[in-house]
Amino acid sequence: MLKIGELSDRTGLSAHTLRFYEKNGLISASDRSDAGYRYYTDADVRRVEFVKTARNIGFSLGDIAQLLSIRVDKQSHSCQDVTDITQHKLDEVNSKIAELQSMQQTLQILLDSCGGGPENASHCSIMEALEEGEIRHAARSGTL
Amino acid sequence: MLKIGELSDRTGLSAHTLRFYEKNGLISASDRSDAGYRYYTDADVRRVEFVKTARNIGFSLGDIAQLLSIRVDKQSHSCQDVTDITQHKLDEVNSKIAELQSMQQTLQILLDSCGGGPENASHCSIMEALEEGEIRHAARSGTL
DNA sequence: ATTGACCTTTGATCCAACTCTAAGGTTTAT
DNA sequence: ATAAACCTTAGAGTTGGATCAAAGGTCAAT
Repeated sequence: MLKIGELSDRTGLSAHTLRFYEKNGLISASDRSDAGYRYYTDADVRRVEFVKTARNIGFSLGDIAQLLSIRVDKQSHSCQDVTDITQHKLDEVNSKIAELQSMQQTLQILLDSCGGGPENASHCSIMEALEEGEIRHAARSGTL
Repeated sequence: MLKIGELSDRTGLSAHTLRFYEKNGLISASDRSDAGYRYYTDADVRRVEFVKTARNIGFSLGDIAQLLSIRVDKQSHSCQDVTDITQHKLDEVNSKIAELQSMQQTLQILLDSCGGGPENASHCSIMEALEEGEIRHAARSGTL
């Protein structure tokens, strides 16, 4: 049985983060000492590693909660339940990429239009473009 | 002279947002009525449009503050000051894209590995991949 | 028995860019 | 004169994923 610090060492997630995940229902300790210390089993470690893997792929904590609920009862869920979550995330990623590529193009066009030399910015074509507002606008929805 | 609601109509930014931008030093009203109502000139409108254009491209409010300080005194700034900001933003966008493309690949591989049929998830290859953790991990730094 | 490393909890803070609320004052049209 | 529509402010709330602080309890080794 591992204490939280040991689990932290094993998984590379801070004790803070482990408690945070517990508060959000992603993980829990199999046991507690009389003093309230969390004790974790190997199964708990595997669950944390699962969370970590999913997080690294880019799943949100909400997605991961869903995946975990499938994990604990695979019999009651179909492959499609899993692919639905995955596909939804892929759609999100793809639309974010599209948005960023639109920004990328705009920025590249601006850069190409201006040499970026040491002359003063009075006639800087980037400033002029911003001033005129005639710029193919990016999608504007998420955060960079 | 426009009141804030009229400026809001002209620009499509809410009065809330305009006050928020003012609080953050991006814009200001050229005048105030005795009662404190904000009054905006055409120059103010142009400044707001500048902010809006820059925002649509994807610049952060901090970036925009810098661009505005160049805008009000173009003589004292070089084209390079402008391209530096733009290039920096492009670098951010590019690294974000790379990160998302890594997620995209991983998700696509997972989807390709699993038909997503109605059979139960006991042997779902996506779940197995998450379980084993042997997944080329995405860059993990920003938010999706 | 004391030191130092560990653990507990609740709740606050951070980031960005808004978005909204509460409680009230002003302007304009009828 | 009164109602509708506007305006003001300070401050709180939103999202997601942590991250930290305060104030204290526990454990292992010396």
